[in-house]
Amino acid sequence: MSRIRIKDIAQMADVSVGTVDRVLHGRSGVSEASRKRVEEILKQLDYQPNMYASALASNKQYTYACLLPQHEASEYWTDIEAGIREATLAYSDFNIQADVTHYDPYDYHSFEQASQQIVEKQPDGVLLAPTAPQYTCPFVEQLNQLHIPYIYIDSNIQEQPALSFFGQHSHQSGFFAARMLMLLAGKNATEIAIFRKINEGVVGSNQQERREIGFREYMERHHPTCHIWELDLHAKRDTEDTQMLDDFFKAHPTLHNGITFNSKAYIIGEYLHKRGIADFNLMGYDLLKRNVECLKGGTISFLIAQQPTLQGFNGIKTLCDHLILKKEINRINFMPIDLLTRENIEFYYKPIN
Amino acid sequence: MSRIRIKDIAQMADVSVGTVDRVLHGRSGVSEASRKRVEEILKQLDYQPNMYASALASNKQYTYACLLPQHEASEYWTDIEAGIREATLAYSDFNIQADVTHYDPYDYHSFEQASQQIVEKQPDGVLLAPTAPQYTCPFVEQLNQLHIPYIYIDSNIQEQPALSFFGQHSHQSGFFAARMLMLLAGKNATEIAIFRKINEGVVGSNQQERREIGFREYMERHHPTCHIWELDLHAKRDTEDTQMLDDFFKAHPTLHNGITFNSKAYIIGEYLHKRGIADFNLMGYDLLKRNVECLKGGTISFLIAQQPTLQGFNGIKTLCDHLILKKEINRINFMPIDLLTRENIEFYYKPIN
DNA sequence: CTGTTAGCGCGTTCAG
DNA sequence: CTGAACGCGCTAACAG
Repeated sequence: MSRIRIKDIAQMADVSVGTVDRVLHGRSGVSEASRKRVEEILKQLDYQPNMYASALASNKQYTYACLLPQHEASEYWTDIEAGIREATLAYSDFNIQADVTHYDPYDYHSFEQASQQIVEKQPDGVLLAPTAPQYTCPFVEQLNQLHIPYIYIDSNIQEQPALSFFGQHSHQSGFFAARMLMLLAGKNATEIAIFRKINEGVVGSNQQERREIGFREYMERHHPTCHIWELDLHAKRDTEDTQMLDDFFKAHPTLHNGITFNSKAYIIGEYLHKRGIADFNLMGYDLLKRNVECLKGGTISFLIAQQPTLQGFNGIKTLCDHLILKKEINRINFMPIDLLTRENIEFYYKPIN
Repeated sequence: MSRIRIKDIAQMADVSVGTVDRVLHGRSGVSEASRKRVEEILKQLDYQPNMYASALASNKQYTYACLLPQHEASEYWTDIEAGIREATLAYSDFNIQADVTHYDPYDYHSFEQASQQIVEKQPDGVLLAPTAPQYTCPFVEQLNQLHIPYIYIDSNIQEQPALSFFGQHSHQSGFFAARMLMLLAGKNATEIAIFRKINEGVVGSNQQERREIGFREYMERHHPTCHIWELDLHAKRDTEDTQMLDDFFKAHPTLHNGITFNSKAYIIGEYLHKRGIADFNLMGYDLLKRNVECLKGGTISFLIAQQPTLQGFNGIKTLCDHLILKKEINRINFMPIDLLTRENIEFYYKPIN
C-alpha cells in the first residue's frame, strides 16, 4: 500500500495537481467549490506530503544565524557548537547553512551589536543563547516583525516565547543537586560550601543563580540546620584561587562537602588533588574535560550534565523541522537532569568535538 | 556556494551523468579511462550525493522485520515498540514499513519458528532482541547468507556481531547500582537484599544476570563484609508475593536496603507502601508506570533507566541510515546509565506510548 | 480561476 | 562502453 500522492488527490477531486498544490499551501486562485472538495479528500485520506520531494523541488537555500556567548575552547559552549555543526552536516541535503557569531557575556553592548548584524542579514532562522531579558527582548521583537523564527538555547525568556526552547530546568537541577550532595554528606552533616566565580558582583549567567535558588530551597526544606558557607573566587583572576582556597579550608577544617553551580568545578577538584584532600565530597556541572578527569580521579564525586551537544543539534534540527519539513514543534524542551559518577561516565553520550 | 551535483561532476569529467552514476555505484560498463577521471574528481570535490533525491528516484519500498519477546502492556518492551513506531513515522517518506512479531522468551522453539517466518519473508532489514546465543546464531547466520542486515537491541551477541547493537552495558550498570545503593545505605550498613522473579530456576534474561554480577563485583570490592540476602519470588505466581515478602521481612527485621535487577521493583515498592514500611531504601530498573509511581511516592529511592524508546527508534533509524542513506554505522551503541529520583524524574525523556 | 509543464538531483532504462 | 531520456513527488511559472 503506497503513500498517497498529490496526483492521487487531484484525480479524486477531478482537478489538476496545480490546484491541489494551491490549496495545500493556502495560496489564492482557487474557487470555493474546488477548495472544499480538495480539502475534504485531503482530510479523509490524511494526506502527508513527502517533505523530501518538497524540499527538493522548492530548491531553497536556508541560512541560520547562531548567536552564542564568547568562550574558550573546551568549555560548555564548545559542545553546543559541536552539536550545531553536527546538525548542519546531518541536514546538509536540505541546503542549510549555519553562521555562528559571538557576543561578550559581560558586555551588553556587544550583544546589541551582534544582534543588529543578524537582523540586517535577514536569515531564515535564528538560534540564540539569550542574555538578560531587557537586552534579548528588543532583538527578538525585531525578529517577530520580520517573521524570522528563533530558538532559545540554554536559557529561556518567558516574556518573549520562542519557536522552541532547549535547556535544563535550572531551579529543579539545583534542587536535585542538593539531594545528591546531602546523600554524599550523610545525615549528620552540619555544614556545606558553595563555590562561585564572580566578576564585579556579576555571576555571569541566570542559570547559575537559578540553580543556587533551587539548591537552597531543598536545603531549607530538608536540612534547615545545615550551614551553608560561601566562597567567591574571582572570575578573571585565576591565579588567586589557590590562596583563597587555602584560606577557606584553613578557616573551615571540619567542612567536607561542597558544590559549584558553574562549570568550573575542576578548579576546586584540582586544588583538592594538589593538596591531597581526599575526604571532601565535591559536586559540579557540565562534562568539561577537566571536570571529567576530576570525576574519574575521584576529586569530584558527581557531575550534573545537560547534554549541550544535543541542545545545539536539536536547535538546528528544530529550525529545519519547522521551516522545511513543516512539522509541529514542541515549544518547551527541558533537557534531562543527568547524574554522572565515575561508575557511569564511560557510557554517557560522547562529546563530539 | 551550492552543493556539487552529479551533473557538475559529469561536466568536469567530460562524460555524461549516466557514466558518473555508474562509477558511483560501482557498476560495470565504464572504460578505465573514464572511471579514473571521474573517481579523481569525485575525491577531489568530496562529492556527497543528495540522499533524499536518491531515495526519491530509486522509489523502493523497504520492509523491516522486528522480533521481540512477548510481553504485557506497559512493560519495558512496550516502550521499545513505541520507539519503533515513532521511527517508522519519522521516516515514512522513505517508504519504510516495520512488521513486529513476538516470541515466547521462555520457549526457544517459539523463537526458531518466528525467525523462520522472517527468513521466508526476506525483509530488507531485521531488528531483533536476541535470546540465548545458541538459538540466535543459526538465525542470524541465515541472514548473513541472504545479506540481510540485522540489528541487536537490548542485549548483544558477541559471537555474531550485528550491523549495530543498542543496549545498556548491564555489568557496569549493576556496578553503578551497587555504588548508589550503598550511598543510600550509609557507611555502616551490614546487610542488603536482592529480590528476584524466577520461573523454574530461569531468570528470564541475560541482562538481569549480568547486572547482578556487576553489582556483586562492586560489593566484593568495596563492601566485602556486607551480607547480601536473596529472595526469589515466583515469576508466574504473583499472588504469593505478599506472603513471601512478609516472611522475608519478618526474618530480617534489621534490613533496610534492597534492589531488583528486573523491571518489577514496583512489586516490592507497593508492598512497602501497603505495610507502611518507610525506612527501606529500594532500587530498581526501568520506568514502568508503576515503578515511577513508587518513585514519586517514595517507596522506590532510585530507578535506573536505559531509554528503551530511543533504542527502538535508533534501531529503525540505523537500518534506514544504512540501507537508504548509506551512512557509516556505529556497531556498538551503549545506552547511558541514567539515575532517576523523585527530584529529576519529571524532566526525563517522556515515554511516548 | 485552472491545467500544463519544466525543473529539483538522482536512478534506470534503452538505444546507439 | 556511453549518452539521452524519462520518472520519482512536489513546486512554481506560465498560458489560457
